[in-house]
Amino acid sequence: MGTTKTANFTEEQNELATLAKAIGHPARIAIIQHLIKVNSCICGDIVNELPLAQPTVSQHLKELKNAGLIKGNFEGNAICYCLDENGFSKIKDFFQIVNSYLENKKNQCC
Amino acid sequence: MGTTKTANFTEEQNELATLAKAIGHPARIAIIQHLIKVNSCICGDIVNELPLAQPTVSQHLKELKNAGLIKGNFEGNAICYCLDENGFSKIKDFFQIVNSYLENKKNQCC
DNA sequence: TATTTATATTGCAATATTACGATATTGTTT
DNA sequence: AAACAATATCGTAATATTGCAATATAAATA
Repeated sequence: MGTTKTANFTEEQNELATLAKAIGHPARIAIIQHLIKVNSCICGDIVNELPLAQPTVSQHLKELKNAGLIKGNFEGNAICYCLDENGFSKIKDFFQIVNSYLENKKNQCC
Repeated sequence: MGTTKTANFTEEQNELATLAKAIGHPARIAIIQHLIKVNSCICGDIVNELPLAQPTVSQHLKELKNAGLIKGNFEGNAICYCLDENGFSKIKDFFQIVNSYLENKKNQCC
């Protein structure tokens, strides 16, 4: 079908999946890495940095914004985008649980 | 197009994106959570646990396995699946960089 | 060896994602 | 106000993903 059966999963599962999915594209990884690297944020900058056309970059920025992974506000006639701790803090907890499980797990069957 | 332009991104960016994408589905989040919860792993168990048909679960397991997030080997006539630290350790570093950036960032423009 | 049990694969329909050209919008500058 | 610059939206083509019924495979057991 192509349609994820979100209704049959918990809200937490859907939320985590949405966040991970939003991160799951090389262009969006590159955007996140670039925002960290330059420690500031003007969109035109990002368009020049990525090997994609401006509308495509704009679309990726929108997806990151919808997921709560970046936020942006007008700064003159450019837009200032930067990382949004909201989204990242939600997924952070999930990975902490996974990692502490993997560190402590001794009785592995595999 | 629907085709990600992987050739134009770094190997690291593509690898991180692949991992995040594999995690980015509620069924696959549920599988990971379940493996942690029961601290062991038989696939039939997972099929019963998820609101999806057996072939669909099998497909999701395959995707997690391809990404290096779970591993499985035969255990009698069932298969023993469990978390694979390989995949998780790769994405762990990425989130650590993001989180330490977000914690230290003071001069925010947003 | 026939049957059962557990899991994988195939094939396909429905929907989602990616990418970009063309165009619209919004704010700035002259 | 007109022109410009930066970004968003629309429309659309190509491809990917999701889900499942049907079927195949592989190991265990009767």
